[in-house]
Amino acid sequence: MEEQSDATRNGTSGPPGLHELPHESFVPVNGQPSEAEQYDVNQYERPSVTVDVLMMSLRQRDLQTLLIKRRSWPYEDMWAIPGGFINMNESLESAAKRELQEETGVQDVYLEQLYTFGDPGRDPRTRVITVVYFALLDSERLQLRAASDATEVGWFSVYELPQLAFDHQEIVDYALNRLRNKLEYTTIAFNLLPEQFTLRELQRVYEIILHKRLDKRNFRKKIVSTNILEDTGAKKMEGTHRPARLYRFNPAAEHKL
Amino acid sequence: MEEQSDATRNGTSGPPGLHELPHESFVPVNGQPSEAEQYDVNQYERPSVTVDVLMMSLRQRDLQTLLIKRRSWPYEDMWAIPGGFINMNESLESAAKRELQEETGVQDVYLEQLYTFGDPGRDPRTRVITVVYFALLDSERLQLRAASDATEVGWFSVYELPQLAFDHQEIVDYALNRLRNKLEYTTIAFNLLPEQFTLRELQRVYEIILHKRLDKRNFRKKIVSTNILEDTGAKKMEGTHRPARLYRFNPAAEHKL
DNA sequence: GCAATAGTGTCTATCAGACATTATTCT
DNA sequence: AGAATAATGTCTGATAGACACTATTGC
Repeated sequence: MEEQSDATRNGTSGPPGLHELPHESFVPVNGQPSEAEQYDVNQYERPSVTVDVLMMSLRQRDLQTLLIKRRSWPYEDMWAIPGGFINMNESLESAAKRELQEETGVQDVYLEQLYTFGDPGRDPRTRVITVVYFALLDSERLQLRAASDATEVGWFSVYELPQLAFDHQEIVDYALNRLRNKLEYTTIAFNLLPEQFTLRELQRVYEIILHKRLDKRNFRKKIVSTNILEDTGAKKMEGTHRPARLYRFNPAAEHKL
Repeated sequence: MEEQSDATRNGTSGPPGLHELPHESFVPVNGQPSEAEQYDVNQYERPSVTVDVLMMSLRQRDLQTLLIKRRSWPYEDMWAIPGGFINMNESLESAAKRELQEETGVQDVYLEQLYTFGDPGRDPRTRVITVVYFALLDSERLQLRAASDATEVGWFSVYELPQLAFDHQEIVDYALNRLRNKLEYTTIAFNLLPEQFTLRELQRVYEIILHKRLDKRNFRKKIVSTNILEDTGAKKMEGTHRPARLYRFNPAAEHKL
């Protein structure tokens, strides 16, 4: 931290503060033309910016995340969270959606910005700052596209991950934490279920993510009391036992958990 | 979003995914030397990355934030959140600390990453992605450095801000939201108070941030029950009335609110 | 009738919120 | 005595968690 302060005081090694830059310091890209342009912002070294997308879904009664296998240095043959460079004309969220689309073919899923990781040294090739997004996919729609790409991809239990490249384990930990917290006070869980589901299935979502057993009666009481569920009238029969009611999430009833 | 997908399919306009790049694609900066380096990552256009720091403090019984006045296009003469380019060898957090130090001379304050803003048009000069940090300063230490810099800086009530440059109003809104939420379930509020404080002062912090009156008895009951306060034995006498006990925050008692 | 899961209610402890009076200091 | 703020407790309604039995289906 002290080195950086020095670098800043030294006018030649670091750029001045952006918001203090005089008018002439920039070549406007899509703004009005400026009077003088003696100063090119490109003379400064810039980090690379990537957008990674941590996708999570419930598969085989497990919370799983999609990883891709690296085929080159660094971290050759290790698994990593999918991501890519940001294009100059797309928003961060668009880049995340693009990545999501490329890897899974799925659109319109739950997506939120998770955190930005940018330690120098996290990528040995060059300075890479990664804005990480976090997506939740419902298991049903996901079945469609199994293995499609040339690159090796796979779904892994977040509880039994292989060794991950870069600081990606830290990212998964961060995401899992966020997911668990949001589970308690938002309706985020519904993004992991198909449109219709039983209360038992919803409970299972909570149990898998929180990684603990929940009491059936208390759980149902709590969910039902919020009025966020709509009885579809339909029932789901599987196995040799009493069929379960199918519900649908009603986002209109914005009664928080 | 659709344009970006096109751009991606068009091999010449966008870079390949970072994590899929073959080994030879990079000039290692501080890694092992690679066998072949026909590919220079610098050929791709890169966004600028800045780190902005939204500083908040309690001043004059008000929640205020530090802004600097812009002196050039764009948004000339408007107020903005302080920030600057990131140096290639410093972490995001180090950059935020550097900015904090430059603007206020203060160190060791509460600092957390808030969010990353990166819409393509948010700065008309060039593509700028800003990682925003959020700092809380205690009012007492802050008195020391009043007006020091050449650039015009000022503290403004978050509730009566002037028109802000760029998307900075959105950033303030986001920060205020985060602060309010964290107030309820963390001990973040103590960062806005000096080492010793009265319960009334603590209550005032909550009232100012939540922007509503709180019941004195309920507030004290709740705080005291968490055991996060330590009675210093000292009292604070001001005005012609009964003096108030001075407390100190005890971080050891990690009893969440 | 057996296996298997769906569906349901009560009691208790804890917490949040409404609410008014006494205590201490200075002038 | 009066002004000003500190300090304190009770009641009530809501919520969370522990806990066990009946209902429906297929075989």
